[in-house]
Amino acid sequence: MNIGLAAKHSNVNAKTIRYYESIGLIPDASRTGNGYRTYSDKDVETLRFIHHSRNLGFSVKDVGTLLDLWRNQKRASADVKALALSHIKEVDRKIEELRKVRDTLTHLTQRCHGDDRPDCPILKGLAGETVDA
Amino acid sequence: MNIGLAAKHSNVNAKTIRYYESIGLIPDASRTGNGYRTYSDKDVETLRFIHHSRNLGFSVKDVGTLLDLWRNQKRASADVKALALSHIKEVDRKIEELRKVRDTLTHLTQRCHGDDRPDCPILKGLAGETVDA
DNA sequence: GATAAGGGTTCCAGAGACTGGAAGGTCAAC
DNA sequence: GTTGACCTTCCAGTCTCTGGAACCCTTATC
Repeated sequence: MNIGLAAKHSNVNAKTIRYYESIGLIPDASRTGNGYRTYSDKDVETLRFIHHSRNLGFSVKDVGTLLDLWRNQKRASADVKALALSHIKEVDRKIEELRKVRDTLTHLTQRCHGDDRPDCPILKGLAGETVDA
Repeated sequence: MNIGLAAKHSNVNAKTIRYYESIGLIPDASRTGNGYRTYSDKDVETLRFIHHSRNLGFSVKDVGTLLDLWRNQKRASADVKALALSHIKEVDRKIEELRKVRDTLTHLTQRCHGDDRPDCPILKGLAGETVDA
């Protein structure tokens, strides 16, 4: 199948597929006589794997590692698990950070009248002034 | 003061200060005879405002808007609040997304033995297979 | 006076992960 | 034969810095 169909079936943009090829995440696609890239069902499967991995927040580099492990029949599941656990830790860190951000923002906005007066605890907070409860 | 000291006092990297100047987030600094940029305490205050805003996840563009509002004595606090609320919404969206990601990853890793055997529910999950409880 | 350390300056390139656009070739249908 | 939907390549832009090279200025020390 052509790149457009592969894109449709895998939910990976055609442009992105070419990009993945250019950075070596996937091997160069074979070409038909007219120079068009062709993809097999197996290629689409790979693209789907990539799509899922990216959706779960793995970096493209990590996806490369996961692809290697996926293709390697002699892999140890411990290697995969280690990568996943370290990623979970990172996700947790990000969630915690965002939670703090949200709490601060909520605190500030709750104290802001939000009318046509210029007094604004949000700006004061950003400027570094303490905004009391 | 020179850029290094301004950086120290504001917690904004000297390189980043120059970058902010280059994109017009802050006005061009005045220069001493030798061509060095000079900063006043007020400039440092502005940099701190920027630092706090960026820490709370506002985009540089939004920080520009916030700076305008901050400097404008006739602003309406409603404008600031609207920006902040919309940002909170975005942060909430991200937290929710990350929580889903973490749940999926946790589900998969809990089912992975993580030993030297190749069988791995994580890879199966990424490939699209259903991984049952 | 030479030199070294520790500032500062500019400009260019790279990061990550795409995405958009221009300029053009190909193919199937009408 | 022309339209429209594909495909191709290559370059530039997004966003927010950060690193590095090559160079200048100031001050202190030998």
